[in-house]
Amino acid sequence: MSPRRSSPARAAALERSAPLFAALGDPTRLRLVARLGGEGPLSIARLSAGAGVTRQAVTKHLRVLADAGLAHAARRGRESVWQLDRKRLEDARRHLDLISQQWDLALGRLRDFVEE
Amino acid sequence: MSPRRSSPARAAALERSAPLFAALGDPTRLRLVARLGGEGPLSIARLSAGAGVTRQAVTKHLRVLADAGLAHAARRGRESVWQLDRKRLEDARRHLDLISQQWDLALGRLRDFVEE
DNA sequence: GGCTTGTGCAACTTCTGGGTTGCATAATTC
DNA sequence: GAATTATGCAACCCAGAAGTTGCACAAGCC
Repeated sequence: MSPRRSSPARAAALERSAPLFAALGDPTRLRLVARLGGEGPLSIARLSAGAGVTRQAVTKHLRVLADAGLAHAARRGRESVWQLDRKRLEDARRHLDLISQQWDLALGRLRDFVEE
Repeated sequence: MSPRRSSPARAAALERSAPLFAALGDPTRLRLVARLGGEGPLSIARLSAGAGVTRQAVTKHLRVLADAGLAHAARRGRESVWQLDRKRLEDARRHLDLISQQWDLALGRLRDFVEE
């Protein structure tokens, strides 16, 4: 095995995280994430109260977040309580880190090349 | 002023970062970002070679990245060379950090409440 | 000057995402 | 058991995103 993973492998891993960023890329959804992050687990009804959209819209958004692995629900009586999955959030963060790091390296190589 | 910024201010700041995540939320675009991150500044022609789509499609995507503040171009002769803007990448990362942190706090409060 | 290469602009198609309304149904509460 | 509350499901609308093709044009190369 190579100490530096080959680009294709990394590229594939990165591309797979696109849905994750897409899930975070909607204002309404980001607001839901922020509320879940700030207030803890909440039911759909309570989440809908604050949002400026219909309950069904909220439900759809939650579904998207769930598909991206960012949140999940637990049925409690007649209500379904949603909460965040921190792990995926950190995954996303790590991806951004990776790009930033590579970017530094690339600029370094570029500078070396120019100065040569 | 309050030591802990009020939620509305934070919420607004977070919501403003939605376009940023949206820009990263497309596989083709994420691939462009990865390539720019890994190989350094590249012209549209070179970027189009690797991508599985038309040059015009690539141009559009680059435009989106630029609008999100994630990249910018510099004209060099007849070609326009694109490169990443690391600052915005870190902004995005910081937002994710913030949510994660709040989430920890929220879970802590919840635990305290239950154990009480 | 003539050919090739690298971009920009514009019109057009297609498909998906965000949102809604309407109706059905399971849990609670009184 | 009747009224209320919390959700799920399905059909539908509409705007915008992703991609394409076609044409014009500037910059380099011979």
